[in-house]
Amino acid sequence: ASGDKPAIDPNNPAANWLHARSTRKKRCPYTKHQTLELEKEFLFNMYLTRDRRYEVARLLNLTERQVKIWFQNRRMKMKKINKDRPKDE
Amino acid sequence: VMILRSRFLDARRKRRNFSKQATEVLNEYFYSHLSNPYPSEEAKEDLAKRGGISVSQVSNWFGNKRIRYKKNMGKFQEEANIYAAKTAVDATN
DNA sequence: CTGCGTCGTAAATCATAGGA
DNA sequence: CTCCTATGATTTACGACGCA
Repeated sequence: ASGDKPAIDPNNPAANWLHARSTRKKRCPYTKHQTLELEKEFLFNMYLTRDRRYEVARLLNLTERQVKIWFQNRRMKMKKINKDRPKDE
Repeated sequence: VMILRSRFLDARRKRRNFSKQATEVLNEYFYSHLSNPYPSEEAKEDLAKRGGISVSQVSNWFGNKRIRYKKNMGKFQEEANIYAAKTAVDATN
């Protein structure tokens, strides 16, 4: 019975862990200028309209997808900060 | 004010290494769940409490541990054996 | 079905702690 | 003190899933 379990390879327990697909774009740190402008835009509004996303992407030489994801990550960062430091001020 | 705040947040990078107790608790979980080292939110809260650190720190630790272990399993072999022996003893008791 | 939202994560990188 | 590596935290980029 029970040949149903995956039978973890003891030499490679990490084989079944989550892993990024090989097609994923390598992380590319943004320049200070890009980050500063993105932060300014975030200060203006935490959610992008389609037009603003296009504008920001064009000005910073990023793709609209990168800008969209940057805002998603930035919102998660803000949430984390508020969670770790509920009372600040 | 915003500048002061951002400087304060950057200060989070002036961290302390975790206590022996915290490291012990985290490694115990990691090596006893090697086939799936992804603690649930509840498990993270328990580990955080027992290690005297935050849930975010537990998440950071597992993220770093999984990648670094996978990247160089040989380097962690000795550590793995130590904790495997520990949990074996615990199971006996 | 599209498309953007959150959540949890991989992987790379940053910045400092700590030891030889 | 000066390297150098270990370690905790942060930054990009997605996959999975939710909602309208």
